[in-house]
Amino acid sequence: MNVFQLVQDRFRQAIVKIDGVEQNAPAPLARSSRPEFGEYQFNGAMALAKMLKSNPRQIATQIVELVNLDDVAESLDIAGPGFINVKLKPEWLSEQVAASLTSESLGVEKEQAKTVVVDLSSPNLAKEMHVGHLRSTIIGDAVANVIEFLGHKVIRQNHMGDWGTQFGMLIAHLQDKLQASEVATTALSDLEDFYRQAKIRFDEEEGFADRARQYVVKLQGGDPECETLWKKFIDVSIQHSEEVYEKLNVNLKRSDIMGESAYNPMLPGVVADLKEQGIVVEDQGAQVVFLEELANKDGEPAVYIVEKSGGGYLYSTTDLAAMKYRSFDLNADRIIIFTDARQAFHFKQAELVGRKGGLIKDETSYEHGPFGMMLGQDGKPFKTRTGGTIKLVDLLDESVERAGKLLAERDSDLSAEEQQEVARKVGIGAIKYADLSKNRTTDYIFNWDTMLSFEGDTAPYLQYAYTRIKSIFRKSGVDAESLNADLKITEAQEKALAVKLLQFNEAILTVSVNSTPHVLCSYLYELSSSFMSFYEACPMLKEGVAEDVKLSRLAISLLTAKTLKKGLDLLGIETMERM
RNA sequence: GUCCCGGUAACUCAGCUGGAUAGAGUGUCUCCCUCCUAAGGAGAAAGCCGCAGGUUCGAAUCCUGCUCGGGACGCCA
Repeated sequence: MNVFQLVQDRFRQAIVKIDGVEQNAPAPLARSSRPEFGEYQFNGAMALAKMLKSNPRQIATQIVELVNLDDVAESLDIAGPGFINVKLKPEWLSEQVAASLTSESLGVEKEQAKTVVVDLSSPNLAKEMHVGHLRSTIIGDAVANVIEFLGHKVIRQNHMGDWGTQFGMLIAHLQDKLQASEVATTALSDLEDFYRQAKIRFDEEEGFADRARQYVVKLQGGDPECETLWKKFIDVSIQHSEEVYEKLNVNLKRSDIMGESAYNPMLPGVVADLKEQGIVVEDQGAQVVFLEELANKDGEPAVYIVEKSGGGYLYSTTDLAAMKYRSFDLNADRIIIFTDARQAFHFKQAELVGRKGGLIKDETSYEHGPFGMMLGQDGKPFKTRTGGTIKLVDLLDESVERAGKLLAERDSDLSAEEQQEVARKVGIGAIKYADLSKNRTTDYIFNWDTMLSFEGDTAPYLQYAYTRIKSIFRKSGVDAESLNADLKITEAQEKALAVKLLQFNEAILTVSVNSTPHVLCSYLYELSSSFMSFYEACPMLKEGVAEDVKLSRLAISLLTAKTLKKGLDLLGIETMERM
């Protein structure tokens, strides 16, 4: 049930009945800022009054008379300059909560299915995944999950960096290692180290650089030996990534990989195509597109290079090929690409070129979901003490270890194995939540203490809120599966919780439309605090609580637990029964 | 130089298409353990929303200028 939409639709139907109001007049509805203003407020009376040259409060009165919310609202009050405050009916809320409880999707309405391509993670296979890949991976995963949950067909595309000149030196180095009878997996057990070694040889060893460059050419020419080496290399590197995905609890499979190399065969065609259309021209030996749309004040257009003067292709060419493949071959209605904010200009250009050159269908939307950097406590890019990049695996392992220590400080009746499992879920969840709960577009400051805290807006708090409800059920002896209660909402906190529960749909929708998981995070946090307040005010298992009241409240608690679990699940954060 | 993103409480951050007294969390202070695991709850103090103009019934939100920080801007991705 999308309450917001329902109420808005009712208001929309009402205002068009007023003389002089157009069919598509805006119907500005908002969630109320304060409880005394009800749950929703309609703010359209002021604008309409102005348009109709009338008195806002008079228009508001007219709207209240016209709007049909009898089944949903218990009162509609006009306040201030002409706000219409909507107070929802407890009986109606009860019905909706009950319906959500029996609904597979917890009351979230499916949308008309579209095909959505989500480009996420996309690590460079020459090196190991580092903290810079965290955001693309988990934000992309969360958004993909949410869109999928709404009933769309999501195609994940892991645009891995498996191509480029650096692979020349890497496979040359690998060849020597293998000849020294090393096995690929051991030689490549530490990719960072391997890369460093290869780079040193490239810079210092006589003849190695030439050999590396030769290998690049051979590789591009399809030389079988080089290709075998290259495949070996990326295979091991992909395995590294898969370990990270596994640890991260991210839904990415081998079949989601569509690396840069996969687009190689399409690149000449893309350029030739654009050239034929006269979009691409030669300039300083390179094949470029001039974009007048992005010209500066002196009229100098922006330049987008699709082929180097030497004749090689670039990431810009690959991105165009990917765009075409996704729009035409994968039939995407929507393409969302999660990369860091520095590439915003590049994708803006890419879209312009693609649209001009017909590399994307008009009806396919092309969205770049930029995100900021992870910063250290000092506000500078997050690095090791010595200034090196932090491996993602190390970061995750450290988090689990820290979580384990914090958990060990508390009393627990869990076994050692269970505790370890909890530590894993808490540690990983904390890192993910700390990231996902922040606005995607800005940089954020990484802090172990605040993200692993069991207090405040953190994953551990949400996970704990979930286990609390599970614990209540264990204590109650009521079986959640067979719970069939008559819902009755009486207390203010009960009503607030019910409303919050029904707003799950709104939160999910916002995440889907704007690709902003933090909206779901704050929703879940608000839901948890709503539940805590409800729990304080509305006893269930206390002596003297009537059976029907107890069951009704347990039912609301059950939906809370289910919603929390589902929400966290969509964010890629695991829950547990006890902690 | 041009363009993009940001500047909100001591700290970390929300604030959706302009709406009522700008909200959370942390930290500080006060109170509450005979329903779950106090890993909790209730409350208080805390803000020239970077600055200055403008638009209007109404601006943190829109427009302009400035300022500070980050980033991008032809053969890296």
